[in-house]
Amino acid sequence: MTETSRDAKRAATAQRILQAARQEFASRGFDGVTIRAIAGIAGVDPSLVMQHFGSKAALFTAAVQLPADNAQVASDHLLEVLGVRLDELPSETRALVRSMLTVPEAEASMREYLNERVENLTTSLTGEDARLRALVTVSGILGLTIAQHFLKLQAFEGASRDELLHAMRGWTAFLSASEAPAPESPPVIES
Amino acid sequence: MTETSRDAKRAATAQRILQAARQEFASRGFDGVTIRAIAGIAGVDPSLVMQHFGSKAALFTAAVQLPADNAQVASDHLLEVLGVRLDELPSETRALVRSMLTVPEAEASMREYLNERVENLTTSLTGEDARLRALVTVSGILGLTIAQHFLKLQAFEGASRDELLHAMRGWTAFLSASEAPAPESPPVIES
DNA sequence: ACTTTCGCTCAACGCCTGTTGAGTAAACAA
DNA sequence: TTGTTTACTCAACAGGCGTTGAGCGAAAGT
Repeated sequence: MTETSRDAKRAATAQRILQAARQEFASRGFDGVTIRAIAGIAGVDPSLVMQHFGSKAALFTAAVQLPADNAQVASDHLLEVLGVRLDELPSETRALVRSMLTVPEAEASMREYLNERVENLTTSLTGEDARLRALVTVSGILGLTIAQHFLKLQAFEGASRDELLHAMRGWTAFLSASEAPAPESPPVIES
Repeated sequence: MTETSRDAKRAATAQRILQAARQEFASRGFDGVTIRAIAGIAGVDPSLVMQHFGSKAALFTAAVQLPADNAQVASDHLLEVLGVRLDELPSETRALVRSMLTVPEAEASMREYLNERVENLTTSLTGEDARLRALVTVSGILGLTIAQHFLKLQAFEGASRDELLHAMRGWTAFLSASEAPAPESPPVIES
């Protein structure tokens, strides 16, 4: 850091900006973030951010780009293979998910990603309605991710990692059967 | 509409503004919407919006207030009792969900709502991990709602209402069993 | 050493935003 | 018909935003 070439220093500054951008986009969303705030965190003038990334939208695109080894979460456990993350999400992912309901580009990116996951999972399943069961599964994982990492629902507190995995394991059981036994009279639900 | 008292006309205008606000908030989110745009749709001056609702934030709060009979979706079907909506969502709901990841007030409102649903469902379930299974279920419904109505995942296209309900029925089967049979070797999933 | 390159800061522009206060014309009360 | 209330419009302000272009000082090239 003390003895670097000019190019290296510039690249390091770009990384500092990118990291600040990810942090801000992840916790406040695209519209809630100002270039001035990002520059402030990176310890840099706002105009430098433009010189590096061209525009706020381009910076967002760069900040949201997932590392290629994202799908390489090595694990023999079904849920983790499906992409369930019980630990903290990487900031790129948090930034993308945070803005997926309000920024068209993020929405498109998320749709593309999830469509691909549905198709991938479909080819691994058997049965007539494999695609729909894959859809339900992928959607469910999305819901769990949002409920845990963004809405922080109360029921997640105090639940150990193992307890969560155990509860979810039952949930994915129906994946193996093309026709899960639906109870004639559904479980007791009132009003 | 032709012969109304002054108060009635004012109330009607307020409703027109509120409806325009819901429509805009539902499709663009809080930050993406301007008071001028809402006023334009309602055919009214922007300042009148302020006179009626006080501020943009207050207008959003009013626009997002769910009708009290929201939970009264009468149906003997488990999934619909759980809140699954296969038809179009009411614009109040769309507006609230749309902003729940970017607007702290919407996030809090959504968290409160879902926390309540989890607790309600928990009391209707049996078994040790009832609360966690309720959590997984409610989260799953949230994910389905987002995937269908906001991200519009491809797999939803061409799927009939009955097919969807059938696929989801298997998904909720584990609700009745406190311990769902987890396959010793999980279903074939590659990489 | 002298010149060029360039990473970075400074100051500012133009635009759009939420919000405000004064003014107008029509509905009401007398 | 008079005077008052009021639903609504008009014009504007203050602030924050993304973005730009000129300039500075240090490193790189020769």
